[in-house]
Amino acid sequence: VEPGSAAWWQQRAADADRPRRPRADGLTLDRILDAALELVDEDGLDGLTMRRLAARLDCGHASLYRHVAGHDEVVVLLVDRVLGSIRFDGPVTSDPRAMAERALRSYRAALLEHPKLTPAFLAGQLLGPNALAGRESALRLLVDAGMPPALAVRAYLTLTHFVIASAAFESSGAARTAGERATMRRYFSGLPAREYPTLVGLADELNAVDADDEFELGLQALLDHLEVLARAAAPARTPR
Amino acid sequence: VEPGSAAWWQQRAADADRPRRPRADGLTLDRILDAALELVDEDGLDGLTMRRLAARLDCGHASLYRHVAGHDEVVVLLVDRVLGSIRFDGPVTSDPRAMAERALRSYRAALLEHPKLTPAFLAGQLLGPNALAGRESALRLLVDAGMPPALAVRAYLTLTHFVIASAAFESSGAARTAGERATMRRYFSGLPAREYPTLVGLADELNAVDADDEFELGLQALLDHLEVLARAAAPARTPR
DNA sequence: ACCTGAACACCGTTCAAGT
DNA sequence: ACCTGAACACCGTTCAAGT
Repeated sequence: VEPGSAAWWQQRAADADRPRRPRADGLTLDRILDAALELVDEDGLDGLTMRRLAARLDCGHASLYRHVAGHDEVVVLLVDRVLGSIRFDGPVTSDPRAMAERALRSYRAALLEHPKLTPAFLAGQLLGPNALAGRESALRLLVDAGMPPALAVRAYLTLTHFVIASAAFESSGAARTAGERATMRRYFSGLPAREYPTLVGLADELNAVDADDEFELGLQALLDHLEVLARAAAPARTPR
Repeated sequence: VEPGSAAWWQQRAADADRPRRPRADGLTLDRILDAALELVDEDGLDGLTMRRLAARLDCGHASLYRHVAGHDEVVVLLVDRVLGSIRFDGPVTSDPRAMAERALRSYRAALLEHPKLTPAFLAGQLLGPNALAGRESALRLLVDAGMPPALAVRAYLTLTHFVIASAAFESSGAARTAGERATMRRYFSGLPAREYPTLVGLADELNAVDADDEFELGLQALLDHLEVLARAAAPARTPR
């Protein structure tokens, strides 16, 4: 069974019900994941290695397999751990759009705290307990706001996919430092002008895009569109 | 220099101007990339290995390094090769939105022809010759349609990022076969109903979403929003 | 001058040998 | 019963030895 798949999570939940064997050493799944997240933050997903992880925890690398099935499982668990770190700030309001915006920005902030982990959010469906808790409350919000179930599901998936993708592009592609931006500008303005007249002319604009701006543009576009669809689906809704 | 970076492509373009040394063996960069793409299509990006690639080409794996700097370079070149395979179908019209839709659907189709390569499109900026050619013509289309340069750049990036992300989610996450969908439905409807009442209730809807539907929803949302922004930026535009 | 086998420094995972 | 060192089967990359 593939780590992260529905069948895998199901089996894992069943195993959790069985009594845990005590561990003699100080090694814990929590400690392993802490160290793994540090490793990813510092050196990226490629830097997350069972052997380097063991070195950081001062144990033989084979010992990790007592607590974890393998490398892929560590990544899957890291993803759900970060999903569990999402903290919704601000008060509960009766405006569903404002609450959705806040929730999605919290989601985005949690992802950007561990930028090098973002590719892992795209590798498979998110089916861990924290992912499910988020799905549950988000869908509840949308359904309670009067959205037909099918549209609520489409809205949830579209919006969360957008948040993840936006963070992934931002953290793995964007030129962030001033030096990187200067290199990029030089690259575009140095292209053969006969072949790429537009790119040469737009060299400045091509490096002036702000990731937050792009996120907000897409977010508002999707929310506007979904609101229109929601109104069309449930036109006769009286305000309370 | 990191393969795929601006500096790397720049240096590569300079090297191409220098006279090429003849190769005694039948090995070509083209043949290498053909085999590499086959390998990715069959076994995914993890299956693309310098050693397996060499085996497929009947040569020692060290010989590949005569034609290619390393593994990462192969992936970068594959991405630009797929970008070069985009074929725009249909006639040239004077309706910029219709042309944009056609171009973006062609982009999507090209990506979905090699679904297992899609994660590589998110790993860095796309700066190869075919990527630049697409950027050039897309930005030309938008600017010619009357978009202010800064907005044209934002529109281009937002739309292409959306196409890539959508394909990445579709090819690496979605349950595509009937069996997979059935497993997912069982997973959601089998969850503890006290904890996840909404997910259990929506188990059917959660597995009824179609990837093409989700793509069209997002595409129309973004195009609508960008059209509004474009009209606001250039209100006094007379039809010819 | 060109090509590449052998070597080096890694990696994930397993399992028999240790405690 | 639990833990883990050693072993196995890989991997990317380099370079000296071959032609």
